[in-house]
Amino acid sequence: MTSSTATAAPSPEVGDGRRRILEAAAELFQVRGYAETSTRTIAEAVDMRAASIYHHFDSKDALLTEILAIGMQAVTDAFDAAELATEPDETGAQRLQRHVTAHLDALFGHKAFTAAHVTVFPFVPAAVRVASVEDRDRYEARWTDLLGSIAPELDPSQVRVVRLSLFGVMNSTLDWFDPAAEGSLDELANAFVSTLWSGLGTVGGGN
Amino acid sequence: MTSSTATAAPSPEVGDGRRRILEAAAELFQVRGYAETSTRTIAEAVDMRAASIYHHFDSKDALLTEILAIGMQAVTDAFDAAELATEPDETGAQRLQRHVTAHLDALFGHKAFTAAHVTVFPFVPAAVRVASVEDRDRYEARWTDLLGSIAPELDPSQVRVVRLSLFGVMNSTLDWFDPAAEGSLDELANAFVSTLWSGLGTVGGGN
DNA sequence: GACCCTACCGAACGATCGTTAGGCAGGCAA
DNA sequence: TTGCCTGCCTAACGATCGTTCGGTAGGGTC
Repeated sequence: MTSSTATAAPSPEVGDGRRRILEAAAELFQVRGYAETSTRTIAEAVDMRAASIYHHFDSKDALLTEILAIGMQAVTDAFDAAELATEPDETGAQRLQRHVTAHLDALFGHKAFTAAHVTVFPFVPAAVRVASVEDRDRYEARWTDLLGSIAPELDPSQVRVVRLSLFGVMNSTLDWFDPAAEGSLDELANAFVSTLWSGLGTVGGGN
Repeated sequence: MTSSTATAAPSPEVGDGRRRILEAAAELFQVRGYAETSTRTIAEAVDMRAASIYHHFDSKDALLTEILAIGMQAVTDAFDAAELATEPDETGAQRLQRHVTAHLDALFGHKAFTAAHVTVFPFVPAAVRVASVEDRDRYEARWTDLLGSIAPELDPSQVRVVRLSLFGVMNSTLDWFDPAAEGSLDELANAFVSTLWSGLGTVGGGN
């Protein structure tokens, strides 16, 4: 209809189809699961046919692999940005809270892509898993270093328990926290870190 | 070969096939996922053919429904047993730790059945989900009452956050804790509760 | 021996899956 | 005008899925 070249194009832009497939597939994988989502269902969500997906991706597995990579990129970038914002005189709790906030922001800011790592990752084909495990190991190592740095009194096995427990809490929020309805992620991060640091006994009475 | 009637039967006992299918299916669902596990794979694990499963269960969905019910029964029974062990002069932290231990004991004691609720539940067919949601709601209500009872200074929305966070930590242990290699679940429960109550700052220094 | 019940099997059904082959429309370059 | 490239299509392939049908072997009961 409108065909002026100066205004933003209302029709599909170049490379738009590929991005739309990625987002629709990530959303469907998160809600229904990987094996439960067919290529025809993905295509239907973007008003295409299943065969068209194969113009943009080699296979359904390759599509999932890219979705997982995008999710890891989001949390990794968020971690690095939080690290750069470190100030010399801040406390360990402050630094930890900035990273928890960054992780939660990345989780919910790219929810479909990050949630794929939490929900469907255990069941993805082995070939897809090995393609993502390197990214995941790198991210875990960042947290291991961080926690060891701000809590040097913990031995490595304790750091591991704290890290995995913290991941358990943070990642579980994808299932039950709604940033639009329940408040800011920063407040949630503050609740997590202050509880982890000082305990419910003091937090519950103080707030 | 051996056909004596007095000794324990080396051949399959009555009702044995059904139980073996349940356990094999639960294990496969946990490791591979529900949609990724075919009835033929389940049958192979118990040295049968796929058709034989339908002698014991109406459908693959019915098999999953029963597995989920067994898992919920395990954690519910554990909760009730822990509740009965309440002593009049114990602290809130002691009572909480007994329930955390009970939950972890049930999780790992019937791992394949309880893990199904954590890993495959989000993706199970809607009909199966509604069959389990009542059991799950009842168990959640038990924990809501418990936490509200031992931390009366928290308002309902805070209780909800604490409950869901605690579930996030406890259920995540299925992915990374190995009771056989890493120590007792009681110690893990103690670490969780003491951290939740008093914070890492005191725990880390004291231990 | 006749009968039945439990536990299992072989074979097949229709549906759905991921994927491929080949074609067509439109935009852009020469 | 010709030719190519991008983006999407229809149609179909073989594989695998959950499930059903019609059996059969064996043990217990009368």
